[in-house]
Amino acid sequence: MSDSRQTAKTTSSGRGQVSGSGPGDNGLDAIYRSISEAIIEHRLKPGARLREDALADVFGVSRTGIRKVLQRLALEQLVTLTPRRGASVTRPSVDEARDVFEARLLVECAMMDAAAKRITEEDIQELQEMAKQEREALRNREQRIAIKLSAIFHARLAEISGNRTLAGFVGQLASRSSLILAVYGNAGHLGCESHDHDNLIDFLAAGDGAKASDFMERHLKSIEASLSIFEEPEETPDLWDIFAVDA
Amino acid sequence: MSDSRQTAKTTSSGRGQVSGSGPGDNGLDAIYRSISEAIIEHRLKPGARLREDALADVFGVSRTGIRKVLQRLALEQLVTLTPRRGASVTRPSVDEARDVFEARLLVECAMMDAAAKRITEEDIQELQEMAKQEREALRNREQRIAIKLSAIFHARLAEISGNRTLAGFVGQLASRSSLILAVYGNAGHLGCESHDHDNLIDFLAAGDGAKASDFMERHLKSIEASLSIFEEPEETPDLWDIFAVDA
DNA sequence: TCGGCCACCATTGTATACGCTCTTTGTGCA
DNA sequence: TGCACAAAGAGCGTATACAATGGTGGCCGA
Repeated sequence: MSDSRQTAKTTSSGRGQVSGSGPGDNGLDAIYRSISEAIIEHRLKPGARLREDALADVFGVSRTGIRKVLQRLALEQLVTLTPRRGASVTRPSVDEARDVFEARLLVECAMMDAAAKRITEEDIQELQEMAKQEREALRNREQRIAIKLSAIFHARLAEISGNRTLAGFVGQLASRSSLILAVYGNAGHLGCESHDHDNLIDFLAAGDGAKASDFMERHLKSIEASLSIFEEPEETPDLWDIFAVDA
Repeated sequence: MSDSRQTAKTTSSGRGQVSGSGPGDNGLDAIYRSISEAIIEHRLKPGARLREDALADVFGVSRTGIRKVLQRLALEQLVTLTPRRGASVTRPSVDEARDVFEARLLVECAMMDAAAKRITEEDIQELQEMAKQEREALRNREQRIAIKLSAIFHARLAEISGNRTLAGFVGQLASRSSLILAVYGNAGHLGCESHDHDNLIDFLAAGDGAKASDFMERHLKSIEASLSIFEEPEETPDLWDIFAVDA
């Protein structure tokens, strides 16, 4: 209605550009990454509603494409699709949070052995570069960037092990972990300590999968332990949130 | 496939074919399950093309709904969506097959411990009933049904462990395994031996997670070993299939 | 004043129409 | 006879239009 023309061509705010009629779902993929990144970086917080019209307007496409992206995000559990209510950023439940970290503990630790065997010099350098960026982001108080980089780091680590199926699964778990951090994390205490990732790289570079696995276990457990996972009263949650938020 | 055309569009604008007012994706979910089941049962074989128009006609909905279902199936790796070529049942690659079984080995074995602790009397009876049905299907030479039941069995087993995230993952892996069986399996040698599942239930009923895990490991490895995993020439597969088809 | 009811509106669900790309087939030339 | 190019056809990608449903706000009655 209000979209006179597709003004998303040269928007200054958004960086993911959709060049009008992109062949295939190329343009849609950019939108997907854009929204996904926004969720992982906590620019879109759990519970935030995602109206199709608004997104269509922002990205300069019709609702059809937005629906496609939203469904993909819903299948990855990043957004929740309520039948006649629309889409919103998923607010992970306590059980969900526990399940995700349990799954990460199981899968990521077990993958360290293969990763230690298959890791190459290039991989090591790439991971070190990522860890460095993450440290810098932390130093600059850019927690959003740091969280995103941490998720990418874990996903990349999983890729090195050589199993694409498991790597994709870990990637999803890492993304969901970011949501869990947004809900149950304490401000000022980020999930991953940057030194942890550096240590992890060292163990892998030394080819010691067992130590890497042990360290990964402690790493993930420390993240989970830093969370405040408890059921909130849920009676009048919105009111409490409203008065407690604004941080 | 022989009994196609069950309800061929009673009316062009008919709205009663999806059991009345299907709000949300209720009707779509039925379509999803229908196609998914057909793939898992090998009624739709790997490589089979899934034209949107045809499916829309068969299920009495428009292409919009079919596209939604197809995308979900694509994200679960059951169908492959080629940009301008449409959808087809995924033909798992050799690497994919190895990855899937490696993932199953890792996850399913590790879940046995929790399953042994949490399993209830009702679960045991349900699993036994499923194993029984599977045996009967095998006895009746209904391999399609047996394969489907086997996949459901493994997925149900994963659910018992209490981790929904992992259970969902195992469910996907089991479905993909059915595809792998269709491509690399030897005729006459089904994936899961029915007695294996019975033994598994016994171990779990006895609360012995370690033995169950060991047995699951052997079980999965024997399935994988029974496959003929090697690259096929892939020159003119369709023609060969057509002439090799029963009728 | 509070609770229930009704109407309007906002938003999603579904269908249809149109354009584009890829495939296939037929024909001409080397 | 084999290959290359072109035209026709089929099928998918996207946008738009219509319909249905749930929420919101106001109104009326107790």
